[in-house]
Amino acid sequence: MASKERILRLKDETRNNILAASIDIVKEEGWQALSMRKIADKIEYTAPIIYEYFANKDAILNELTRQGFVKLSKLMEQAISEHTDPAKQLEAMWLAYWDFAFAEKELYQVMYGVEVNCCAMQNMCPDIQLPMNMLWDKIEEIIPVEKRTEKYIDTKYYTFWSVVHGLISINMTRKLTSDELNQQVLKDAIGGIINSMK
Amino acid sequence: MASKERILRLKDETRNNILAASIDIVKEEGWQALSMRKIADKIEYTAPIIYEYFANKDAILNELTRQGFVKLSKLMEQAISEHTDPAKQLEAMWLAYWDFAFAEKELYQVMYGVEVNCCAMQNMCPDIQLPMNMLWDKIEEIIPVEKRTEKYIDTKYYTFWSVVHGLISINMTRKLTSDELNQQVLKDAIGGIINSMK
DNA sequence: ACCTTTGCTTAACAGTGTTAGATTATTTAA
DNA sequence: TTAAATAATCTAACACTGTTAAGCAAAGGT
Repeated sequence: MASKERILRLKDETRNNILAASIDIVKEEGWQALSMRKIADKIEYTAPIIYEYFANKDAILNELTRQGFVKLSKLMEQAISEHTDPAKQLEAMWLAYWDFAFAEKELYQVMYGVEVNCCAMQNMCPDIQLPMNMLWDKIEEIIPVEKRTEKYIDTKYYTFWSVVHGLISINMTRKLTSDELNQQVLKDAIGGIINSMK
Repeated sequence: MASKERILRLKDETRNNILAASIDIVKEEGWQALSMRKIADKIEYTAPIIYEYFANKDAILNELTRQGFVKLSKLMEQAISEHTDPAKQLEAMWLAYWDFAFAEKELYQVMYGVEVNCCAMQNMCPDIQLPMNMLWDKIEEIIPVEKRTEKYIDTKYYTFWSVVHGLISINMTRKLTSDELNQQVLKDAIGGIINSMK
């Protein structure tokens, strides 16, 4: 009778081992290098037994994704508990979100579909910096001379870029926002930042 | 003599064919399905000849990325030319950026490392919506009752999320922003949006 | 006519996710 | 204790992947 439970506990343990081995590999070599056989090696089994615990490789990623969201929500609860003012709470929640993204970088990547492929971006041809330079210059042009420091321009530049790119990626990975809502967010944000510069 | 040029023109043509076949495949089946053999099939060659034109698969992606940035910068130049007021120009540039992202979705994905893997996100367990629901609720709490419509909450919610997630992905894909600049952008943006709600 | 270069293909290697079949070990029943 | 049944695990294979080496066949130059 009790041996049944022990066996179930063992099964649960190897299931966890599979997940732990997976993030280990990803932390060492990146998502691209994660393979069923490498996972099997790490848990000292052969590849096919993984399919007794997960339907396929995607199911492993899905479970890691799920655990990531659970972790994140716990960190947010903690952030709430450390303040009483709702505005402060909200700020702390977003900062917790930010910290989580870098503390659990690999989880964040799979949760929100952030690739890190383009490694040779820096030393590539200057074409790839063209659009961003154009934006930077135009922002510089708008900012009144008395405020026009490099740091200030950088701040505005990244604020613009973040909100636009963020909204785009959210739209591309999940498809739930309506067109009008997108336009609302976009115009509001852009207009808001432009006004804040004057 | 002239035949040399014809041959060079032909080589250039197949090079372009490789790139065109690649985006064709990606548009039909997604980045994940792009393979050297499929490209070869489409241009009616065998896989190894692709290596006469590109060092490897990554080189193809890099070239598509480069072309994407060139395309984007041209659209931005056009956006500039359609206005005279610098603020209007900047707004038009960001809107061009936005339009480009969806008109050339596949290019944008490879340019900025946006994955679309997580297909079964919607019908997955509710855990993945937990953190976002917490944020939504807290935002609702802060907004004064007279403004508190669902549309308004949604707008603020997505503005927050966009700017934070956008800044995170920018940091993860290119690593050039400093910590202080990140904190500056983050605190400014969050504070700004919170103030705009009151 | 021969030699060299070019264009292209076939074959192969090592790796990937995944499945079927065989093998071994463990539990259950008589 | 032995026999049957069940569970746990592995080997082998399939159809792919990116990439490279060897070979063939046609074209160009001398």
